[in-house]
Amino acid sequence: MNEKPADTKSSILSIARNLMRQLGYNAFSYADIARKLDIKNAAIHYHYPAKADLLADVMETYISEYQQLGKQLAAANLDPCQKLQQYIAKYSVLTSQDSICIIGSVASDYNTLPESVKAKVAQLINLVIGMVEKTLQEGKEEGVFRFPEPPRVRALLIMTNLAAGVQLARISGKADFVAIEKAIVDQLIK
Amino acid sequence: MNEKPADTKSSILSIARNLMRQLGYNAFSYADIARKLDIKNAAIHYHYPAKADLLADVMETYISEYQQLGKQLAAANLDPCQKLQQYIAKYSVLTSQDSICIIGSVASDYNTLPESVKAKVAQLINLVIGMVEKTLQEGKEEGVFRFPEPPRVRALLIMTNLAAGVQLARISGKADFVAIEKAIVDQLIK
DNA sequence: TCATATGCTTACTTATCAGTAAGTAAGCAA
DNA sequence: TTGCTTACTTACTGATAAGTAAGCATATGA
Repeated sequence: MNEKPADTKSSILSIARNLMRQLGYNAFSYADIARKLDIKNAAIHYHYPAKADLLADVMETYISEYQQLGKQLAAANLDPCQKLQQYIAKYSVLTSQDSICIIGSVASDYNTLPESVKAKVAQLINLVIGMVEKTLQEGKEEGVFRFPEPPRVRALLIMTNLAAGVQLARISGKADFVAIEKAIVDQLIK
Repeated sequence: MNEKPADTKSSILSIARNLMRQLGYNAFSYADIARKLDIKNAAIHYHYPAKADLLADVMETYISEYQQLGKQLAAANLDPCQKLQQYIAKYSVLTSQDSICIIGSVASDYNTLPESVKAKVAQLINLVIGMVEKTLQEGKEEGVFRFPEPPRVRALLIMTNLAAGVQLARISGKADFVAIEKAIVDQLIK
Protein backbone atom coordinates (compact mmCIF):
# COMPACT_ATOMS: atom_id res chain seq x y z
CA MET A 1 0.00 0.00 0.00
CA ASN A 2 0.86 3.69 -0.11
CA GLU A 3 1.85 3.13 -3.73
CA LYS A 4 2.09 6.30 -5.76
CA PRO A 5 -0.73 6.29 -8.31
CA ALA A 6 1.76 7.87 -10.73
CA ASP A 7 -1.09 9.55 -12.56
CA THR A 8 0.62 11.26 -15.48
CA LYS A 9 -1.13 14.61 -15.25
CA SER A 10 -0.34 15.11 -11.60
CA SER A 11 3.23 13.95 -12.17
CA ILE A 12 3.60 16.60 -14.85
CA LEU A 13 2.19 19.18 -12.45
CA SER A 14 4.50 18.16 -9.65
CA ILE A 15 7.59 18.28 -11.86
CA ALA A 16 6.52 21.65 -13.27
CA ARG A 17 6.21 23.02 -9.73
CA ASN A 18 9.75 21.97 -8.94
CA LEU A 19 11.18 23.24 -12.22
CA MET A 20 9.45 26.58 -11.74
CA ARG A 21 11.18 27.04 -8.41
CA GLN A 22 14.54 25.65 -9.46
CA LEU A 23 14.88 27.24 -12.91
CA GLY A 24 12.04 29.70 -13.48
CA TYR A 25 9.35 29.89 -16.13
CA ASN A 26 11.60 30.66 -19.09
CA ALA A 27 14.26 28.09 -18.32
CA PHE A 28 12.28 24.86 -18.29
CA SER A 29 10.63 23.18 -21.25
CA TYR A 30 8.15 20.43 -21.95
CA ALA A 31 11.15 18.36 -23.00
CA ASP A 32 12.55 18.56 -19.44
CA ILE A 33 9.33 17.17 -18.04
CA ALA A 34 8.96 14.53 -20.76
CA ARG A 35 12.48 13.28 -20.12
CA LYS A 36 11.86 12.83 -16.41
CA LEU A 37 8.63 10.92 -16.96
CA ASP A 38 9.92 8.99 -19.97
CA ILE A 39 7.01 10.09 -22.10
CA LYS A 40 6.88 12.15 -25.26
CA ASN A 41 6.68 15.88 -25.47
CA ALA A 42 3.26 15.70 -27.09
CA ALA A 43 1.83 13.75 -24.17
CA ILE A 44 2.26 16.85 -22.05
CA HIS A 45 0.46 18.95 -24.64
CA TYR A 46 -2.40 16.47 -24.38
CA HIS A 47 -2.85 17.36 -20.71
CA TYR A 48 -1.75 21.00 -20.97
CA PRO A 49 -2.21 22.33 -24.53
CA ALA A 50 -0.12 25.43 -23.86
CA LYS A 51 2.63 26.18 -21.36
CA ALA A 52 0.43 28.96 -20.02
CA ASP A 53 -2.18 26.33 -19.10
CA LEU A 54 0.41 24.37 -17.17
CA LEU A 55 1.60 27.43 -15.29
CA ALA A 56 -1.98 28.43 -14.53
CA ASP A 57 -2.55 25.01 -12.97
CA VAL A 58 0.69 25.28 -11.01
CA MET A 59 -0.48 28.60 -9.62
CA GLU A 60 -3.85 27.14 -8.72
CA THR A 61 -2.27 24.33 -6.74
CA TYR A 62 -0.34 26.90 -4.74
CA ILE A 63 -3.45 28.99 -4.19
CA SER A 64 -5.41 26.02 -2.84
CA GLU A 65 -2.39 24.86 -0.86
CA TYR A 66 -2.22 28.19 0.93
CA GLN A 67 -5.99 28.30 1.36
CA GLN A 68 -5.75 24.91 3.02
CA LEU A 69 -2.89 26.05 5.23
CA GLY A 70 -5.04 29.00 6.25
CA LYS A 71 -7.94 26.79 7.31
CA GLN A 72 -5.60 24.35 8.98
CA LEU A 73 -3.99 27.10 11.04
CA ALA A 74 -7.40 28.48 11.97
CA ALA A 75 -8.66 25.06 13.07
CA ALA A 76 -5.68 23.92 15.13
CA ASN A 77 -5.60 26.42 17.93
CA LEU A 78 -1.96 27.34 17.68
CA ASP A 79 -0.67 30.57 19.09
CA PRO A 80 0.33 33.23 16.55
CA CYS A 81 4.00 32.49 17.07
CA GLN A 82 3.55 28.86 16.11
CA LYS A 83 1.48 29.88 13.10
CA LEU A 84 4.23 32.16 11.91
CA GLN A 85 6.78 29.43 12.47
CA GLN A 86 4.77 27.09 10.26
CA TYR A 87 4.81 29.68 7.52
CA ILE A 88 8.53 30.28 7.92
CA ALA A 89 9.14 26.53 7.86
CA LYS A 90 7.77 26.38 4.31
CA TYR A 91 10.63 28.61 3.24
CA SER A 92 13.23 26.81 5.30
CA VAL A 93 12.74 23.56 3.40
CA LEU A 94 13.33 25.36 0.10
CA THR A 95 16.92 26.13 1.05
CA SER A 96 17.62 22.39 1.10
CA GLN A 97 16.10 21.88 -2.33
CA ASP A 98 18.07 24.34 -4.44
CA SER A 99 14.77 26.14 -4.88
CA ILE A 100 13.30 29.57 -4.37
CA CYS A 101 9.70 30.20 -3.41
CA ILE A 102 7.05 30.24 -6.10
CA ILE A 103 6.18 33.85 -5.40
CA GLY A 104 9.76 34.96 -5.88
CA SER A 105 9.98 32.88 -9.03
CA VAL A 106 6.90 34.33 -10.72
CA ALA A 107 7.64 37.82 -9.42
CA SER A 108 11.05 37.98 -11.05
CA ASP A 109 9.71 36.49 -14.29
CA TYR A 110 6.56 38.63 -14.10
CA ASN A 111 7.13 40.67 -17.26
CA THR A 112 7.49 37.50 -19.31
CA LEU A 113 4.47 35.61 -17.97
CA PRO A 114 1.43 34.97 -20.16
CA GLU A 115 -1.26 37.56 -19.45
CA SER A 116 -3.70 34.84 -18.39
CA VAL A 117 -1.41 33.89 -15.53
CA LYS A 118 -0.63 37.33 -14.12
CA ALA A 119 -4.01 37.59 -12.39
CA LYS A 120 -3.44 34.31 -10.59
CA VAL A 121 -0.05 35.52 -9.44
CA ALA A 122 -1.62 38.57 -7.87
CA GLN A 123 -4.30 36.38 -6.29
CA LEU A 124 -1.70 34.12 -4.67
CA ILE A 125 0.33 37.03 -3.37
CA ASN A 126 -2.69 38.75 -1.87
CA LEU A 127 -3.74 35.49 -0.26
CA VAL A 128 -0.38 35.02 1.43
CA ILE A 129 -0.09 38.66 2.47
CA GLY A 130 -3.54 38.37 4.05
CA MET A 131 -2.60 35.22 5.95
CA VAL A 132 0.58 36.67 7.39
CA GLU A 133 -1.11 39.96 8.15
CA LYS A 134 -3.88 38.19 10.05
CA THR A 135 -1.44 36.17 12.13
CA LEU A 136 0.52 39.30 12.98
CA GLN A 137 -2.65 41.15 13.92
CA GLU A 138 -3.68 38.30 16.22
CA GLY A 139 -0.26 38.19 17.81
CA LYS A 140 -0.32 41.89 18.44
CA GLU A 141 -3.76 41.77 20.03
CA GLU A 142 -2.69 38.90 22.26
CA GLY A 143 0.43 40.79 23.24
CA VAL A 144 2.71 38.10 21.82
CA PHE A 145 4.08 40.26 19.01
CA ARG A 146 5.27 43.82 19.24
CA PHE A 147 5.76 45.96 16.13
CA PRO A 148 5.04 49.60 15.26
CA GLU A 149 3.95 49.33 11.61
CA PRO A 150 0.48 48.42 10.37
CA PRO A 151 0.22 44.59 10.24
CA ARG A 152 0.14 44.61 6.46
CA VAL A 153 3.42 46.49 6.24
CA ARG A 154 5.05 44.18 8.75
CA ALA A 155 3.74 41.26 6.70
CA LEU A 156 5.43 42.73 3.64
CA LEU A 157 8.68 43.11 5.54
CA ILE A 158 8.64 39.50 6.68
CA MET A 159 7.61 38.12 3.31
CA THR A 160 10.32 40.05 1.50
CA ASN A 161 12.89 38.85 4.04
CA LEU A 162 11.89 35.26 3.37
CA ALA A 163 11.43 35.46 -0.40
CA ALA A 164 14.73 37.17 -1.07
CA GLY A 165 16.33 35.21 1.77
CA VAL A 166 15.91 31.91 -0.05
CA GLN A 167 17.17 33.51 -3.25
CA LEU A 168 20.26 34.68 -1.42
CA ALA A 169 20.74 31.33 0.31
CA ARG A 170 21.26 29.59 -3.02
CA ILE A 171 24.33 31.75 -3.57
CA SER A 172 25.83 32.63 -0.20
CA GLY A 173 24.72 29.55 1.71
CA LYS A 174 22.01 28.45 4.09
CA ALA A 175 23.58 30.17 7.10
CA ASP A 176 22.46 33.58 5.90
CA PHE A 177 18.89 32.34 5.63
CA VAL A 178 18.99 30.89 9.14
CA ALA A 179 20.17 34.24 10.49
CA ILE A 180 17.34 36.03 8.71
CA GLU A 181 14.81 33.51 9.99
CA LYS A 182 15.95 34.04 13.57
CA ALA A 183 16.01 37.83 13.27
CA ILE A 184 12.42 37.92 11.98
CA VAL A 185 11.12 36.18 15.10
CA ASP A 186 13.41 38.04 17.50
CA GLN A 187 12.23 41.39 16.12
CA LEU A 188 8.62 40.46 16.73
CA ILE A 189 8.80 39.07 20.24
CA LYS A 190 11.41 41.37 21.73
CA MET B 1 28.29 68.82 -26.97
CA ASN B 2 27.12 66.15 -24.58
CA GLU B 3 26.41 64.03 -27.66
CA LYS B 4 26.14 60.35 -26.95
CA PRO B 5 29.13 58.66 -28.57
CA ALA B 6 26.70 55.82 -29.41
CA ASP B 7 29.61 53.41 -29.29
CA THR B 8 28.02 50.11 -30.28
CA LYS B 9 29.65 47.96 -27.61
CA SER B 10 28.57 50.16 -24.73
CA SER B 11 25.10 50.49 -26.22
CA ILE B 12 24.83 46.70 -26.27
CA LEU B 13 25.96 46.60 -22.66
CA SER B 14 23.49 49.23 -21.57
CA ILE B 15 20.57 47.52 -23.28
CA ALA B 16 21.60 44.15 -21.84
CA ARG B 17 21.62 45.68 -18.35
CA ASN B 18 18.06 46.88 -18.79
CA LEU B 19 16.82 43.64 -20.33
CA MET B 20 18.41 41.64 -17.52
CA ARG B 21 16.43 43.60 -14.96
CA GLN B 22 13.21 43.76 -16.94
CA LEU B 23 13.06 40.21 -18.29
CA GLY B 24 15.84 38.13 -16.75
CA TYR B 25 18.71 36.20 -18.29
CA ASN B 26 16.65 33.51 -20.02
CA ALA B 27 14.03 35.81 -21.48
CA PHE B 28 16.11 38.18 -23.57
CA SER B 29 18.04 37.37 -26.70
CA TYR B 30 20.66 38.88 -28.96
CA ALA B 31 17.81 39.53 -31.38
CA ASP B 32 16.15 41.85 -28.84
CA ILE B 33 19.31 43.91 -28.56
CA ALA B 34 19.96 43.90 -32.32
CA ARG B 35 16.44 45.15 -32.99
CA LYS B 36 16.81 48.10 -30.63
CA LEU B 37 20.14 49.16 -32.11
CA ASP B 38 19.13 48.39 -35.70
CA ILE B 39 22.14 46.19 -36.22
CA LYS B 40 22.41 42.51 -37.02
CA ASN B 41 22.51 39.68 -34.54
CA ALA B 42 26.03 38.76 -35.57
CA ALA B 43 27.31 42.24 -34.76
CA ILE B 44 26.65 41.50 -31.11
CA HIS B 45 28.56 38.24 -31.36
CA TYR B 46 31.47 40.27 -32.69
CA HIS B 47 31.63 42.22 -29.42
CA TYR B 48 30.43 39.40 -27.14
CA PRO B 49 31.08 36.00 -28.70
CA ALA B 50 28.83 34.21 -26.20
CA LYS B 51 25.92 35.35 -24.10
CA ALA B 52 27.93 34.38 -21.03
CA ASP B 53 30.56 36.97 -22.02
CA LEU B 54 27.90 39.64 -22.22
CA LEU B 55 26.47 38.75 -18.84
CA ALA B 56 29.95 38.67 -17.33
CA ASP B 57 30.51 42.21 -18.57
CA VAL B 58 27.12 43.32 -17.24
CA MET B 59 28.08 41.96 -13.83
CA GLU B 60 31.42 43.72 -13.96
CA THR B 61 29.80 47.07 -14.67
CA TYR B 62 27.65 46.59 -11.58
CA ILE B 63 30.65 45.58 -9.50
CA SER B 64 32.58 48.70 -10.48
CA GLU B 65 29.48 50.84 -10.12
CA TYR B 66 29.05 49.73 -6.53
CA GLN B 67 32.78 50.04 -5.86
CA GLN B 68 32.53 53.63 -7.08
CA LEU B 69 29.47 54.28 -4.95
CA GLY B 70 31.41 52.95 -1.98
CA LYS B 71 34.32 55.34 -2.57
CA GLN B 72 31.95 58.20 -3.28
CA LEU B 73 30.09 57.66 -0.03
CA ALA B 74 33.36 57.41 1.86
CA ALA B 75 34.67 60.66 0.33
CA ALA B 76 31.58 62.83 0.75
CA ASN B 77 31.20 63.01 4.47
CA LEU B 78 27.54 62.13 4.66
CA ASP B 79 26.04 60.79 7.83
CA PRO B 80 25.13 57.07 7.83
CA CYS B 81 21.46 57.85 7.41
CA GLN B 82 22.10 59.77 4.19
CA LYS B 83 24.37 56.99 2.95
CA LEU B 84 21.64 54.45 3.50
CA GLN B 85 19.15 56.71 1.78
CA GLN B 86 21.38 56.87 -1.28
CA TYR B 87 21.47 53.09 -1.39
CA ILE B 88 17.71 52.84 -0.99
CA ALA B 89 17.22 55.44 -3.69
CA LYS B 90 18.87 53.10 -6.20
CA TYR B 91 16.01 50.68 -5.61
CA SER B 92 13.33 53.32 -5.61
CA VAL B 93 14.08 54.32 -9.20
CA LEU B 94 13.68 50.70 -10.31
CA THR B 95 10.02 50.70 -9.38
CA SER B 96 9.42 53.38 -12.01
CA GLN B 97 11.20 51.36 -14.69
CA ASP B 98 9.33 48.09 -14.59
CA SER B 99 12.60 46.59 -13.39
CA ILE B 100 13.92 44.56 -10.51
CA CYS B 101 17.41 44.89 -9.09
CA ILE B 102 20.26 43.05 -10.79
CA ILE B 103 20.96 41.00 -7.68
CA GLY B 104 17.38 39.76 -7.52
CA SER B 105 17.46 39.02 -11.23
CA VAL B 106 20.60 36.90 -11.16
CA ALA B 107 19.65 35.33 -7.85
CA SER B 108 16.39 33.95 -9.15
CA ASP B 109 18.02 32.78 -12.39
CA TYR B 110 21.07 31.49 -10.52
CA ASN B 111 20.68 27.79 -11.37
CA THR B 112 20.57 28.60 -15.07
CA LEU B 113 23.54 30.98 -15.20
CA PRO B 114 26.75 30.00 -16.97
CA GLU B 115 29.30 28.73 -14.45
CA SER B 116 31.73 31.49 -15.39
CA VAL B 117 29.27 34.11 -14.22
CA LYS B 118 28.27 32.61 -10.88
CA ALA B 119 31.49 33.74 -9.22
CA LYS B 120 30.90 37.33 -10.29
CA VAL B 121 27.39 37.18 -8.88
CA ALA B 122 28.76 36.13 -5.50
CA GLN B 123 31.37 38.89 -5.72
CA LEU B 124 28.74 41.56 -6.36
CA ILE B 125 26.53 40.34 -3.55
CA ASN B 126 29.36 40.27 -1.04
CA LEU B 127 30.40 43.74 -2.13
CA VAL B 128 26.93 45.17 -1.52
CA ILE B 129 26.44 43.30 1.75
CA GLY B 130 29.76 44.72 2.92
CA MET B 131 28.79 48.28 1.99
CA VAL B 132 25.46 48.17 3.76
CA GLU B 133 26.98 46.43 6.75
CA LYS B 134 29.66 49.10 7.04
CA THR B 135 27.14 51.92 6.91
CA LEU B 136 24.99 50.25 9.55
CA GLN B 137 28.03 49.69 11.78
CA GLU B 138 28.97 53.37 11.47
CA GLY B 139 25.45 54.46 12.26
CA LYS B 140 25.35 52.28 15.31
CA GLU B 141 28.66 53.59 16.62
CA GLU B 142 27.51 57.16 16.09
CA GLY B 143 24.24 56.39 17.85
CA VAL B 144 22.19 57.26 14.77
CA PHE B 145 20.97 53.71 14.22
CA ARG B 146 19.65 51.29 16.80
CA PHE B 147 19.34 47.57 16.06
CA PRO B 148 20.00 44.40 18.08
CA GLU B 149 21.37 42.06 15.39
CA PRO B 150 24.96 41.94 14.15
CA PRO B 151 25.34 44.57 11.38
CA ARG B 152 25.72 41.89 8.73
CA VAL B 153 22.40 40.31 9.65
CA ARG B 154 20.65 43.67 9.66
CA ALA B 155 22.21 44.35 6.27
CA LEU B 156 20.72 41.09 5.00
CA LEU B 157 17.31 42.06 6.36
CA ILE B 158 17.38 45.42 4.64
CA MET B 159 18.72 44.06 1.37
CA THR B 160 16.09 41.34 1.23
CA ASN B 161 13.37 43.89 1.99
CA LEU B 162 14.54 46.00 -0.94
CA ALA B 163 15.30 43.22 -3.43
CA ALA B 164 11.99 41.43 -2.95
CA GLY B 165 10.24 44.77 -2.43
CA VAL B 166 10.91 45.86 -6.01
CA GLN B 167 9.84 42.43 -7.25
CA LEU B 168 6.59 42.78 -5.37
CA ALA B 169 6.07 46.36 -6.53
CA ARG B 170 5.86 45.22 -10.15
CA ILE B 171 2.79 43.20 -9.24
CA SER B 172 1.01 44.91 -6.37
CA GLY B 173 2.06 48.47 -7.11
CA LYS B 174 4.61 51.00 -5.99
CA ALA B 175 2.76 51.86 -2.78
CA ASP B 176 3.88 48.64 -1.13
CA PHE B 177 7.48 49.45 -1.93
CA VAL B 178 7.16 52.94 -0.48
CA ALA B 179 5.77 51.47 2.74
CA ILE B 180 8.69 49.05 2.95
CA GLU B 181 11.18 51.81 2.30
CA LYS B 182 9.73 53.91 5.10
CA ALA B 183 9.60 51.01 7.54
CA ILE B 184 13.27 50.16 6.97
CA VAL B 185 14.38 53.61 8.05
CA ASP B 186 11.86 53.91 10.89
CA GLN B 187 13.02 50.61 12.35
CA LEU B 188 16.61 51.81 12.40
CA ILE B 189 16.19 55.24 13.90
CA LYS B 190 13.37 54.60 16.32
C1' DT C 1 49.62 53.70 -51.78
C1' DC C 2 49.40 49.46 -50.07
C1' DA C 3 48.46 46.60 -46.01
C1' DT C 4 46.16 45.64 -42.11
C1' DA C 5 42.78 46.08 -38.47
C1' DT C 6 38.09 47.36 -37.10
C1' DG C 7 33.27 46.90 -37.26
C1' DC C 8 30.19 45.42 -39.19
C1' DT C 9 26.66 42.43 -42.84
C1' DT C 10 25.20 38.39 -45.32
C1' DA C 11 24.24 34.03 -45.05
C1' DC C 12 24.40 30.30 -42.83
C1' DT C 13 24.27 26.02 -39.03
C1' DT C 14 22.63 23.44 -35.33
C1' DA C 15 19.67 23.02 -31.59
C1' DT C 16 15.69 23.69 -29.25
C1' DC C 17 11.39 25.78 -28.46
C1' DA C 18 6.11 25.51 -28.22
C1' DG C 19 2.67 23.55 -30.61
C1' DT C 20 -0.12 20.41 -34.03
C1' DA C 21 -1.99 16.67 -36.89
C1' DA C 22 -2.76 12.08 -37.49
C1' DG C 23 -2.79 7.69 -35.92
C1' DT C 24 -3.22 3.85 -32.41
C1' DA C 25 -3.86 0.70 -28.48
C1' DA C 26 -6.65 -0.18 -24.69
C1' DG C 27 -10.71 0.23 -22.17
C1' DC C 28 -15.47 1.25 -21.32
C1' DA C 29 -20.49 1.61 -22.44
C1' DA C 30 -24.58 0.49 -24.94
C1' DT D 1 -19.86 -5.67 -31.78
C1' DT D 2 -19.99 -1.06 -32.49
C1' DG D 3 -18.83 3.41 -31.23
C1' DC D 4 -16.61 6.50 -28.40
C1' DT D 5 -13.10 8.15 -25.03
C1' DT D 6 -8.64 8.25 -22.83
C1' DA D 7 -3.90 8.50 -23.10
C1' DC D 8 -0.79 8.40 -25.42
C1' DT D 9 3.14 8.01 -29.90
C1' DT D 10 5.02 9.31 -34.31
C1' DA D 11 6.16 12.68 -37.10
C1' DC D 12 5.87 16.85 -38.11
C1' DT D 13 5.76 22.56 -38.34
C1' DG D 14 7.34 27.29 -37.94
C1' DA D 15 9.72 30.21 -34.97
C1' DT D 16 13.52 31.38 -32.51
C1' DA D 17 17.67 30.47 -29.92
C1' DA D 18 22.91 30.89 -29.80
C1' DG D 19 26.63 30.80 -32.54
C1' DT D 20 29.92 30.88 -36.93
C1' DA D 21 32.32 31.69 -41.33
C1' DA D 22 33.24 34.58 -44.91
C1' DG D 23 33.04 38.82 -47.12
C1' DC D 24 33.12 43.88 -47.43
C1' DA D 25 33.47 48.85 -46.47
C1' DT D 26 35.90 52.24 -43.98
C1' DA D 27 39.58 54.09 -41.35
C1' DT D 28 44.44 54.06 -39.99
C1' DG D 29 49.16 53.84 -40.31
C1' DA D 30 53.79 52.47 -42.52
